Amino acid sequence: MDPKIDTKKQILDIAEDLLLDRGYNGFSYKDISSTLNIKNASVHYHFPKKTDLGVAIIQRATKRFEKWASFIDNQDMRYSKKLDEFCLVFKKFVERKQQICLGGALETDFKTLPEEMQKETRHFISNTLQWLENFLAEGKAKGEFAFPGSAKDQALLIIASLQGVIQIVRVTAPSSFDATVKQIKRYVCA
Amino acid sequence: MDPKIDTKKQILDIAEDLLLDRGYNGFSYKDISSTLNIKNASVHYHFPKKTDLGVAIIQRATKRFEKWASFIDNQDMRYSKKLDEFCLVFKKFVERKQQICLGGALETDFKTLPEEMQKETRHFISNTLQWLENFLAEGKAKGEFAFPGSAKDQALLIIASLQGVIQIVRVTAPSSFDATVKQIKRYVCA
DNA sequence: TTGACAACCTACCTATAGGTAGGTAAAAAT
DNA sequence: ATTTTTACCTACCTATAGGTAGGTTGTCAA
Repeated sequence: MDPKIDTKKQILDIAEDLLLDRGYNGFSYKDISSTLNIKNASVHYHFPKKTDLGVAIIQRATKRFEKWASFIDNQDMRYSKKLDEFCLVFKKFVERKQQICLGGALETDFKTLPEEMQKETRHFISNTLQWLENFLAEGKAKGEFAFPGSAKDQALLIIASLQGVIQIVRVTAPSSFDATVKQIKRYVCA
Repeated sequence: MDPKIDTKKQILDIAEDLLLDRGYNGFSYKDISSTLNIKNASVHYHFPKKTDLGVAIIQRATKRFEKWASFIDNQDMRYSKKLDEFCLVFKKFVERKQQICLGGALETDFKTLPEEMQKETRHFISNTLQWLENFLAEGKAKGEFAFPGSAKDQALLIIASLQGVIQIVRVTAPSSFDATVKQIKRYVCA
């Protein structure tokens, strides 16, 4: 068809979209192929097994977050503003048809996931948690944050609440998200 | 077989267990029937459609929570201790083979759920949120709690973080749960 | 003692999921 | 110019999910 369409990337995009929308067990190769107007076998050509597709989604997201993190790390910006940026990553899921975050989707389906996907999931989560922990510790050291307890515990609380509220939004209202961010910031910012 | 075994209740128990373990799209009638050593059609006898089963699980959980709440409301106990009890409800999921909470499981699969289940889910969640909001407001009025912002926002933050951390525990460690509860209590208790 | 009903059963059925084998047409490499 | 490779395709396949029709058996009430 069209000369330079990267089908593989499009498959990944659609699959990721479906994953965040319906969970790993809530979509099929057919959902992908019909959206792209190609055949089921073509999807299998790019990603032989669903596991391959799942692993690719997580690995891409891991890289994307690393890029995002190193960009933010190098910005000259108040820590409070950077925290806003972090929350914005989650808010974008809400805005984009009330999706949930990748971590939450994968953890919920965790016990049904193939081992390779479980491994990538652990990596993705610990990566994110570690970044936030370091970030919070730095902010506290510089006097811009003033939370009690360890940076590790605080990172956990923040990610857990963002991940949780993004899911709750589906049954309440999108405004719940902002309410939770507001509440988090009250506790964290000096 | 045995004279007074309530098969219907056993089906509900197993289905709820599977739901919290693998999500609504992660289990089938076969998982239930094989566990109980009965035939697939027998499960359909008690719950004609999977939707009926799903609705029954949520309705039972809603009643269970209402019973729990009215019991706690009538206890002569410090608010801080009552909050512990609330967190304990969630902790039990972690202890019982790292399951997630019903709300989280349903919200994650929300877009794939039949409308009747979506309705029951909304009811279940708003019920829980409302109770916690009232409870927090009372505790604050009595001077036992001292959080900033509205009781509503605080209720949301607490439920979101418990729901979130219960999921995160699957890829980190059960101790994450206690760390988050500790952090929450630091913020809420006077 | 009979008939109604409850709680199972056997024996199907259709749709979908995930996946494979092998063919084709165009583009890129040799 | 011809071979290889890439990116698709058609045409299957097996297993499972969810569900239905209708039969059997045991219990209980009239």
